[in-house]
Amino acid sequence: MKTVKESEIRRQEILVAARELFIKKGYEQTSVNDILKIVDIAKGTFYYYFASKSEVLDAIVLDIVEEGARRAESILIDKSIPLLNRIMMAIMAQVPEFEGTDEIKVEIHKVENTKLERLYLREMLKRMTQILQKPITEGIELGIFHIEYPTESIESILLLGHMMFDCDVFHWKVEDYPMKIKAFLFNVEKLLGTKEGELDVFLKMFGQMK
Amino acid sequence: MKTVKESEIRRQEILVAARELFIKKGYEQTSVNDILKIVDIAKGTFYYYFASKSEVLDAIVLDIVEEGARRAESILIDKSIPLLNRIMMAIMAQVPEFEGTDEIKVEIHKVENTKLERLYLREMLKRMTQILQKPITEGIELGIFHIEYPTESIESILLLGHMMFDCDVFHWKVEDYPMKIKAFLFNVEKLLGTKEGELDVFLKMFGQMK
DNA sequence: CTTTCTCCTAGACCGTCGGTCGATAGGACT
DNA sequence: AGTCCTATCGACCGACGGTCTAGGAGAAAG
Repeated sequence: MKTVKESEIRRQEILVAARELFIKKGYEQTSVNDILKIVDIAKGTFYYYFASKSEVLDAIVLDIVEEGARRAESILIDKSIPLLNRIMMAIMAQVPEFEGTDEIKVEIHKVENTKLERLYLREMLKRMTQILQKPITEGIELGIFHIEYPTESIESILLLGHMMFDCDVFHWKVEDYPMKIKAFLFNVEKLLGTKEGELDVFLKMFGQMK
Repeated sequence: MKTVKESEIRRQEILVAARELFIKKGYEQTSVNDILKIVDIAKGTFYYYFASKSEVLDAIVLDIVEEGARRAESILIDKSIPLLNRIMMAIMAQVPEFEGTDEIKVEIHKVENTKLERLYLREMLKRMTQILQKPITEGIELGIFHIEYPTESIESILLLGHMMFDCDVFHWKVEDYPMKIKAFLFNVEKLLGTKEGELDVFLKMFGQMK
């Protein structure tokens, strides 16, 4: 039987289903047929909306990055919070640990989902480096940060945060996390050139997440 | 027709061919048939030696990591070189830019080779963190480094080095490299807590590579 | 109400993939 | 010459990503 839906709705249905599957099972492990089963459409319909499986992945990655970017921007706008706090919160708002439904939290970085993660990382770095440019420059002017290469420092911090807390690239044990978070904040202080201990406030914020 | 070879030789033939293909074309883009064609064996023979395609990948990754580890260890042993230099050279010896044939140099990080890279990164970090543990501790005792979390600093430096110079995750333009290298060394200084400008010596060493 | 036209849907079909398996050739040893 | 084991072969399998064409739904025109 044939059911007709408005174009944009169908597209979104496919994206939603694919996103859940890609995150839960991994991109390579998800077949187009898996997606078809959930959305309840035929293969022709899928390929009417997307030229390939990887085009769906690209669209999803851009969505995820854009959601993070919007979160970051709305945090950075709020002048009632100290600049340093705003910047750190914007960075932390990129870590999927904090967002999304509970099930996805656990699964997103466990699986061999390297393709999704790499694409995400690339786009996220590009977008967030651009967003953080202005506030960091502001922080330098205010004398909060003491760095010579602001862009590269941002890149490094974003990269470290992602690789350590999203990717599980180090295979850390749960009991090691508190120390790893301390070490991370210590290193971020060095990379930003803040006063020592300036980021200690964020220890408990991180503590809550895991 | 059937040609019989000694077991270990056949295994190595497969590994060599697969390694070149995986690096040149990417893991996913290389089919088992591609490997068979080069080694000139039948599929059954391939699966007689390896249980799966990904088992070949694992073996190759371990090989590459072990080669890097051996390079690092032989550098670290040489007491005639100052400790800081030895450590930096050991880290740099992990960057594939420096090793391998010229063609591979260019291709290794270009392609969508996320699976190989992720596995490599994981194993390299594990192995190199362990190798660098002792020299870094020594450096702290000598007062060259001033850090509270040595293990995590090493992890961060190795990670940054790999992601920036191996993975091309930032899509840097060639003309940006000199500045990126400066910024990287600046940040490594911060992460190690050395005296400022202590790593300037390495600018030209890096400069040669790209 | 009927015709027409376009947008969307369906699913059979294709080539390729990673992986399996039974048959058998090669060489060493009796 | 016969036995045995190991290494080799390639036909075969199901599943995959992707193609193609036939045709149904629904709005617009008569």
